Amino acid sequence: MSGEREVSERLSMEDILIEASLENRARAQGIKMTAQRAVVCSVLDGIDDHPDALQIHDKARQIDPRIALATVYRTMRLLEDRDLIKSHNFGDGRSRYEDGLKDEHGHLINSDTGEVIEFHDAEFENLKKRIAKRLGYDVTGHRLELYGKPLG
Amino acid sequence: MSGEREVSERLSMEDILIEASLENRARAQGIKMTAQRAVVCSVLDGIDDHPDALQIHDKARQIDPRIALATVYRTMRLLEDRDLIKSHNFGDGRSRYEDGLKDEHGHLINSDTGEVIEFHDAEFENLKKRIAKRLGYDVTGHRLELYGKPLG
DNA sequence: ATACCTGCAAAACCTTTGCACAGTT
DNA sequence: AACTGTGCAAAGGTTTTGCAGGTAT
Repeated sequence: MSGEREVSERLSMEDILIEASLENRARAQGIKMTAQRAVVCSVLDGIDDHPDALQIHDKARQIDPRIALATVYRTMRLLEDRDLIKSHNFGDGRSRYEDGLKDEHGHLINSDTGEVIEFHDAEFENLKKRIAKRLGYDVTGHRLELYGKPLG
Repeated sequence: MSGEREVSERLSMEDILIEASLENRARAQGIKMTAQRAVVCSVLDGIDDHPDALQIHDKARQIDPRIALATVYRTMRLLEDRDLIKSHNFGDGRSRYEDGLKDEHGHLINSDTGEVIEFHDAEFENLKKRIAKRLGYDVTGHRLELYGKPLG
């Protein structure tokens, strides 16, 4: 999704992890990196999208045809438990996954086509904290989807 | 959920429909009201919650034991197509339903307990329109979930 | 050797559908 | 009679799991 960036000695460990591949971030979290998991991670790194398990499996099999769908699901659960990816439900039956280190953002779904557009909004980031506080809570995350149709 | 309110002749047709039971609103939409559908509607009217299909089916069978789960699903789809109810996905596999005439609102989910708290926020209603417009869209709906933990 | 991971197939789970029958107009 | 709605059971789609074999430490 983003080009490689030279790692200078000025970067903190945290910076390095944020810039690192999903595979390396998973390693940094202590996840044992098997060949299959590395393939799944590389597939996720190569997609700037919201793929479902089947799409991930298909791409993974292009790299290593022996990977089982069950392994994809098991890996997704592992990564999600460590907050390395997030899973979404956009209304159809299946789960769709995306990188968990992206800034928190919203999704605008085109009701006509199903196309998903990501957006970020600072005002909303602020607002959600105020809403939660009003209700006596501390926000740990959000899920914001707008459904709409293209203007005239 | 709310007590009965006397219907004065000053209320418009729209007011009456908003105050009416789900069953009557469905009738007003031209849906043929069978015994089973009436039972399902009454169950939905009696719950101020976000039940899934199985919970609705259970309550419905307490009133009429012959109602099939398939009928519940078929009725939910019918009501959803007419925008009389809305369906949500809170992360587990199943769909959960709620009255569609409630003001659009958000859900705050307690990450510890799974408890769902509804909230309404005028500022957000405003903000979502501006966000969509910025992206070239007209909002037709939204889904807003905040996840959080109770304050200290 | 021990512990964990994987593939495969079967199971589990939620939801939809085919079909024959019942209910209504 | 035509039409629609229903119950039941079967099928569908997605995700999980049991188990036997594989891999790594």
